[in-house]
Amino acid sequence: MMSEFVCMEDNWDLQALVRSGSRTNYEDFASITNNPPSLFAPLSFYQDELLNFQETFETPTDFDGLDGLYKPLYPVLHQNFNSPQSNILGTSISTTSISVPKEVEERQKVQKKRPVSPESATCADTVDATGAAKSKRRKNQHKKVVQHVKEDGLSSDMWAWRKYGQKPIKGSPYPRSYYRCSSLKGCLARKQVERSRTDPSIFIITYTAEHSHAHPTRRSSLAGSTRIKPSMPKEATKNIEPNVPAIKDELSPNFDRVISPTTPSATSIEDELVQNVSIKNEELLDQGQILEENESREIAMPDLLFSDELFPSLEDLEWLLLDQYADCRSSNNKSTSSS
DNA sequence: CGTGTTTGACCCGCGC
DNA sequence: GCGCGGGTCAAACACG
Repeated sequence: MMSEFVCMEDNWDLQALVRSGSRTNYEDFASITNNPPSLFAPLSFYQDELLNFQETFETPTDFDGLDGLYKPLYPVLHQNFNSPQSNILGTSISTTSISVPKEVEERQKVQKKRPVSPESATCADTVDATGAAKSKRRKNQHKKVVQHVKEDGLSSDMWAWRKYGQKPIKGSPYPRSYYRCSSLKGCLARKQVERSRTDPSIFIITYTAEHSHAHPTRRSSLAGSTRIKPSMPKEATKNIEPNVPAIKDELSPNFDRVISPTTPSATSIEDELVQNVSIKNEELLDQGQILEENESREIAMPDLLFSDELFPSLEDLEWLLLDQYADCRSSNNKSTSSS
């Protein structure tokens, strides 16, 4: 019993999987056994991968890979992502859609010992007029989407998830972590992450229910903490090598931990977006293509990003990436033609 | 102060 | 009915 938990602690830290924004070296598989990368790869990761395109694809018209690049950005919203064998830059993601149409009789019993508060009522809970929740959360009827993701393909989605539980799974040395969408209060979306017991390099991500909102709207998150990196339990903290230079986490391909208390405050993917838009703006400013009235954009973007109305469309993101992809290709052509 | 993780306890479905 | 296993809750704590 005890050894099992110790084993889990030593093996991996699921929280690191779902945290957004930690900069990790996604090619460093050796360290992943102990340090799985973030499920939310920062945009820089995609940019890095874009840079690899010039080596990966023969022609500029090969956008299949680009398509694969975009897919992880909106896995739930876009059904295309559910197509089997989506390939993300060498990372095979097999997606299985499992419908669970099981009819469950509505339980009328009010929870006795721990009544469910209205705000904590889960996807399968119902709240009556008095505000008392009637739990029927077992045997979830919602559609399940199961993804088998290799460690380098854990950059699955850009939803904000909040961990609400972790359980050891019988027969598996690895625990299963439970996440709920934190983008919007009351969102029904759930997510389970566990490492495959047969192939530890594979992570099984199970999405349950659907988001009740169009896209991450994280105003509430922004309003408060900017904390991105996970908190570290005291026990785990003990094992962290002290005074590890922050840059080690950023650059070294063989750093000991992907996420550690010494990791600099990582930026969220949204922050990455903001940064990149800002960088883009600076470039355009250099070219005299942006008027002064747009200078406030950098400050305004965070709000815009998470606005229901003004969240940058996927097309915008697409253009951003396409832009950079085009830049990569053009620079590559120049270098190849000159050499 | 708001948001996040951790973790023990609780709840519930299911098989025996 | 009972026990097991999985899913969830919520208090405590961490963090910025």
